Amino acid sequence: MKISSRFSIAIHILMCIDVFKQDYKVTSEFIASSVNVNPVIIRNILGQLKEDGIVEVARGTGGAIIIKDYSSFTLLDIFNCVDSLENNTLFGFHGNPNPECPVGKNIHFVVDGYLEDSQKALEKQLAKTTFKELIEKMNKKL
Amino acid sequence: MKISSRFSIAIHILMCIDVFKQDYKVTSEFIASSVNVNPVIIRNILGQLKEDGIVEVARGTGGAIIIKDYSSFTLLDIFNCVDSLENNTLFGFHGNPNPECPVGKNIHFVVDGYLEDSQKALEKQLAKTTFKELIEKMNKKL
DNA sequence: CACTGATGTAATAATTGACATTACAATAAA
DNA sequence: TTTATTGTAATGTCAATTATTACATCAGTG
Repeated sequence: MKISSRFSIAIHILMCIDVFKQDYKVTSEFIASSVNVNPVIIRNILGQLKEDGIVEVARGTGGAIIIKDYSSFTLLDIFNCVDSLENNTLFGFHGNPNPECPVGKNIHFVVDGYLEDSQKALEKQLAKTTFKELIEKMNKKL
Repeated sequence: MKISSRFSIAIHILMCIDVFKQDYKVTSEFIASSVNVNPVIIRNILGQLKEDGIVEVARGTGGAIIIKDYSSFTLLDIFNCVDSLENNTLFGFHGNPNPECPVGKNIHFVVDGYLEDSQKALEKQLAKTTFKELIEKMNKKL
């Protein structure tokens, strides 16, 4: 089991937009050839990034730009933006524990809090890295 | 996307074994009726818990017991035991970023470390809760 | 104003993984 | 030998992910 690659693709998209913004019109086709997936995938994810006010996409004329300040959003924002989780819940849980059984009746009460804490630890760490940091690391490498 | 319910089922199984150990022979069928899934699912997960030395399962005669000290294993051990993740990697990554593109070529270098750190934060939190704690919380509730 | 190159989105298919279920050989005690 | 149970293979079903085709919509340009 894995978190969908929509997340890594979203990161890749944003980096492409920034890196090539001077020299190219960064279209879904252009990005798709760097990510190596179908342009429609890129358009869908760009659509979500747009809904969250991270990018602006030029309909008709084409091309995308980042409109949010680079230090004001993090990996967590990107992660949440592309709906990486259903119901914002990381851990799946078997559907119908038997309520006639003392364990089945109370398993959620006992376990849920620990799972939530663990998910929060993940989110907290994701929130530590701003997009600015990512871009700086990329630029240093280039 | 969610982490498989195998994890929550494994926790449920272990709690059943402990709670009913005095009064019943805790078979896969017995556990299955509390978890509300097919007994074969229980047997498979019990098999993994056995491989990791957490339980012992009596073949032929039937029934499972916990053989590992309750304070010596944590939610993380259970999580890893049931192969909740493929390749021990939480985050999926799109398969073939274009190596001709500067972004595609370096995206892994830039991003991987942050994703690993986030996964580690999750694991660290899971490792904080021992099975002993879980059982105590359950017993208090009963 | 028609043309061109994009985006937005729906529809469909292919692939994969999760979970359920049936079946049965192997086992261990009574 | 009988009985209850485990271990495991085989099969089926369902949902989610990703890929792909198609096309209406849009916004500049000649």
